[in-house]
Amino acid sequence: MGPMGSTEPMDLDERKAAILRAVVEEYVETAEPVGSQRVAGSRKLGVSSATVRNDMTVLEREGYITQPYTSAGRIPTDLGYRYFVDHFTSEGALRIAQRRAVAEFFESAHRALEDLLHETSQLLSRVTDHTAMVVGPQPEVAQVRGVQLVTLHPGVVLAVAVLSNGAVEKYTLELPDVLDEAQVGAAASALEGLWNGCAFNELCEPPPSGDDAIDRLARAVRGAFGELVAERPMEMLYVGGTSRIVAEHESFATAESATHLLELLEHQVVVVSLVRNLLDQGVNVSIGSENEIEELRDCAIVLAPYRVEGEFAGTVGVLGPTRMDYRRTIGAVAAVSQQLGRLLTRVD
Amino acid sequence: MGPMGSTEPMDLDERKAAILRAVVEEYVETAEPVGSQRVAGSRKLGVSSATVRNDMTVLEREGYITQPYTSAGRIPTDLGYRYFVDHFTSEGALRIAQRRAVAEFFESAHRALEDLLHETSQLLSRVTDHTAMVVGPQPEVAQVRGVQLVTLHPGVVLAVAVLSNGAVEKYTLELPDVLDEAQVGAAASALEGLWNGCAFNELCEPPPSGDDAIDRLARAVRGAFGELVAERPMEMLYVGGTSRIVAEHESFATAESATHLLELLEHQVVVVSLVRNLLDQGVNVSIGSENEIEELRDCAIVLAPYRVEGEFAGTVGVLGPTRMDYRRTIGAVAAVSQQLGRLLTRVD
DNA sequence: CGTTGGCACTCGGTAGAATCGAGTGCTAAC
DNA sequence: GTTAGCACTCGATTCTACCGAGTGCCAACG
Repeated sequence: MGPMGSTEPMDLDERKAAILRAVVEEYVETAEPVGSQRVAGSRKLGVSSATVRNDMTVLEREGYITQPYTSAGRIPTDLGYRYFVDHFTSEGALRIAQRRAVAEFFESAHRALEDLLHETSQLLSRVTDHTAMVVGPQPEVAQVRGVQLVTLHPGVVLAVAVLSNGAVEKYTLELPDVLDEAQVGAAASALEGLWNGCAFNELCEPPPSGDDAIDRLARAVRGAFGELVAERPMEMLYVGGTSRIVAEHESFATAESATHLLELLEHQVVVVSLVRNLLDQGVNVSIGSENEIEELRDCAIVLAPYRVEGEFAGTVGVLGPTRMDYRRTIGAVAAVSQQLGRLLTRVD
Repeated sequence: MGPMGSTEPMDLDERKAAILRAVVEEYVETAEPVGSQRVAGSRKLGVSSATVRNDMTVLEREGYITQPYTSAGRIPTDLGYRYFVDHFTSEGALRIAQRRAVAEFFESAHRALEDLLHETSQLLSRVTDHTAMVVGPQPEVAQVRGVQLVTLHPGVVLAVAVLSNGAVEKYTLELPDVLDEAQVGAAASALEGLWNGCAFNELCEPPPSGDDAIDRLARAVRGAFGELVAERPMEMLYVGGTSRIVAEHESFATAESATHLLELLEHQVVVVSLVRNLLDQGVNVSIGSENEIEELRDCAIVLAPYRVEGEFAGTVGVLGPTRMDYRRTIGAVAAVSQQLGRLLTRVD
């Protein structure tokens, strides 16, 4: 019915862009459909509300904004948010208080990697007022730096592998044989010698040593570590500020959608692969229907990878309603990812 | 106005008890205030609704039930739930499907302790339809069974302690000195010899060895482990099924209360000490206003400790609305705690 | 031709009135 | 002590009227 398609990346003239920007910013702030008067009035574009109305009809026809019902104000569509993100968020804005919170956190941060990432997710959540996600470095790339076997009880041995990235993998083994300290120690040093420097996900088969019990133990250890790699191939995910999801529930359709989101976040595997997919496509912000997952239809995801020693290591990100302050969020995510990378490069 | 107080543990006559029971069970099922007709009708106590009404007035005066507004049906008070729990839940009821789910889970369960506890919380949440909590064994009681030091980079050493309960503690140290492998190894075996068998929370000071760098390292390791104990004195908490909280939100007053609950659950320390306090007082079920924490005013907590080798080890529990099926929940929590203890006794 | 003021129209949101019905308390009869 | 009958209460639901922000359209203007 209208003129031709609305999917090409048509550039808006300056005034329409300004109007779209005003609609987005106003709607993000007030959560109410914004009308032509408010745009014309409180913004410094010197035109009347009638003119704004005319442009708005065009913007609506192009798919950037929509009305929740006939003759109400306009709210941005996902496409509208997309335009906003692509054109008006180049310089990340971050309030001083928040910038300081981030700086302070990384000043004093210190601890085991897991704790650090966990607390980083809480920080990011606090700073953005949204749910935050932190994906840790993938454990597979790490190399073995130490192997230790400890007899917990007779017939029960704990196998521990220390990795080059500071992670520790462990597995409790139940053995058919009861080994003495010397045998366990022999197995441990054999394995350590064999695997030191190897990638944890590609441990080679231990050669026969002559002692059957030791060999069984060694093979059991390799099997256990292999199982760990197989069962937990994914990077660790840390989620902070889940309570924000229900606090933002006003922005979502129903209370059910909040439930579904929480459920989604409990499935680490899904989230991690989602994040990875997005990032692989070079996407940093994914808005509403751009997400393939049904539950995320009203959500936006903002991601930023962090680098350790120049290498891609992991991702920090935020999950919130499409109606979010993108500038602030993008700024915060960028700042945290950068600082986290810096800290890990220093310590790691 | 009425007769004397209602706080003494007055026992109800048989019919009143049956009526109270009916009110609780009906209300838990339908979420609607239950009237005298429904109680008289669908239950097998052969009396008319008028008689039920009379007894209900007494039950209300005694504080077991209340009406949300004048001349509506009755709903249980916290005291009413308490009576129900104390008198009608002796034999834990658990549906076959759920009993089987628990059995299956513990049949095939196997993995690192952390993963096991985490998945146990998810299992318990699935089985009960409520949010589940699992408190792990407290790490302090564990003894050191192995110490390892690994040089990750020059000047950066990872200290690892393997404990008798299968836990592994680690800390990344940045050192002023750059030590070679021999020195690090010497320090490690010195510490291992010194600390083997000691409680992790009471590591003694390493004696001087003659090599200043090694001594600095040893002292740094002790400091780091001490810091770990100090900063993470609590047992680990695993929470599963947080999404249930908002799904149950209908049972709670406002959406805000759900937010507050989620926030509460993010503070491990608070939850762990709450659980510990309750259990110290021998409480297994805490209902509504019995909880001291404001956010839990509409919640009930069902707990069961689990034992490893006969010793108290940790706790599993459930957090849900006061309006929950206590029999089913108590049964499930009991079953899971028992099985978990059994599994850990076997493996650990 | 783009811009503007004017104007009839739309439609969600709110307030008030009417109605419904489950459930109660009370009383009198059994 | 139990029960049937009855007047009454009060949340929930429905309906109506009304308000007002906001639109689309048109005619006038520079």
